[in-house]
Amino acid sequence: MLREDITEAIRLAVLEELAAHGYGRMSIEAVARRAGVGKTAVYRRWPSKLRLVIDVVSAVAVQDVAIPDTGTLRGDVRDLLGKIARALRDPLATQIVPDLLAEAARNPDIARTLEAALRDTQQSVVTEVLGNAAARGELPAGADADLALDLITGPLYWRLAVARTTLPADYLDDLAAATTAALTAPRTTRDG
Amino acid sequence: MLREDITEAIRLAVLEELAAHGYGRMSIEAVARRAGVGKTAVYRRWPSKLRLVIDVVSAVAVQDVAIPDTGTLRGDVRDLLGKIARALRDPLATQIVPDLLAEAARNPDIARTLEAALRDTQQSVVTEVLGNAAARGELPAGADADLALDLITGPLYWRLAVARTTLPADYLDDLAAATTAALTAPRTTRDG
DNA sequence: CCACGTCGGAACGCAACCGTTTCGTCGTGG
DNA sequence: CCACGACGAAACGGTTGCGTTCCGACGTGG
Repeated sequence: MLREDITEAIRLAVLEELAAHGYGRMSIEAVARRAGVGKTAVYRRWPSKLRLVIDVVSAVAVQDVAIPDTGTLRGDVRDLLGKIARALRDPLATQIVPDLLAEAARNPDIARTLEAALRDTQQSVVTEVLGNAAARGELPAGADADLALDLITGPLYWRLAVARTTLPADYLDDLAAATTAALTAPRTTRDG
Repeated sequence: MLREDITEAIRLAVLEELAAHGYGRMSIEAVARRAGVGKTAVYRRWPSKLRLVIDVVSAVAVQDVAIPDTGTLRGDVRDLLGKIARALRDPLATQIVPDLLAEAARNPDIARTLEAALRDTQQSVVTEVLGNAAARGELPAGADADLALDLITGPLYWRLAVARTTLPADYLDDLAAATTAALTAPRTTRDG
């Protein structure tokens, strides 16, 4: 029977090593060292660094997002932005996510894991929020959920994970207003 | 006299190694191997991997962006989005940029280099475009250039460098329309 | 109470890379 | 035409990590 406390210590050590050195430089030896555990304990559980990381990341990322229902599109968008900002402000996430995304460009297994963890959950939430707005008449039906996700997630991700600057007061409110305007803007020629 | 053709071969090899393996896994030995060059030739030019990468990236990134002047805010935004999309579609850039951004979270030197290369040049362009729009009366004066940059760059970066999905036809047009709406949206309570 | 399996620790042989040094070759500037 | 310096190649000793194996200690389930 594998000891669960040790498994958990290894999982935590993996996250810390990922944040500190990135996937490329992360070594099993360093993970075991940080967890205060023999290398044997790690290899007894996972066959490779890739499987180890995929398992740990999957375990962390399964938190599903509650669908906001504030009664207005702008309120829902503001709610989503707040949740995304909180998630991206977690120091561990801010270090690890960009690193794994970069690694995903080379590694289909990691790409698939992140695809499932990041995009799919968000996609359904956005679709729901757009649907509610359409039902209230705030949006024409059949809005582009892919574009909407880009509009909602992109600016905040850029700001917090890429540029890494702090958020001024009212930033999220301003961004929610701007994003809502973007979502309600009429499409271009082809279907209008 | 250092031979310039060899310097150039090393620079190219660095970009290719960065794309293939990332900064963390990139080794001087592999760079020299790929360039068909002795390790000595590399160490004669740069003292460390960090300096090497910073020099190479700086050299590549100095391309300054022409400021669009189409006569409308939406036209200018569309023009910028096209340029950003073209830059982000370059396979080398798409592999290297996210990787270096992740590394920048751990390495102040790289962070500073990218800050100068990416954000500063874009910042001035956005400020100019907003100024022109304000002069035409399309925008209230004193718009938030930081927020504007996030709105313009974020969704495309998310789409092309993070989610890495292809762009549907008319995507850039739709995005330009949405982004323009976002830029012209009124701010929130504090100054309105 | 005993046997099994996990534990940490240490060592294995192997590979990659570090940054430096030495060597003989080549080509170019003075 | 000659000396200087950059060139590629090879080897240096040292470090780190790989994945595996063996060990004695511990503790828990049967």
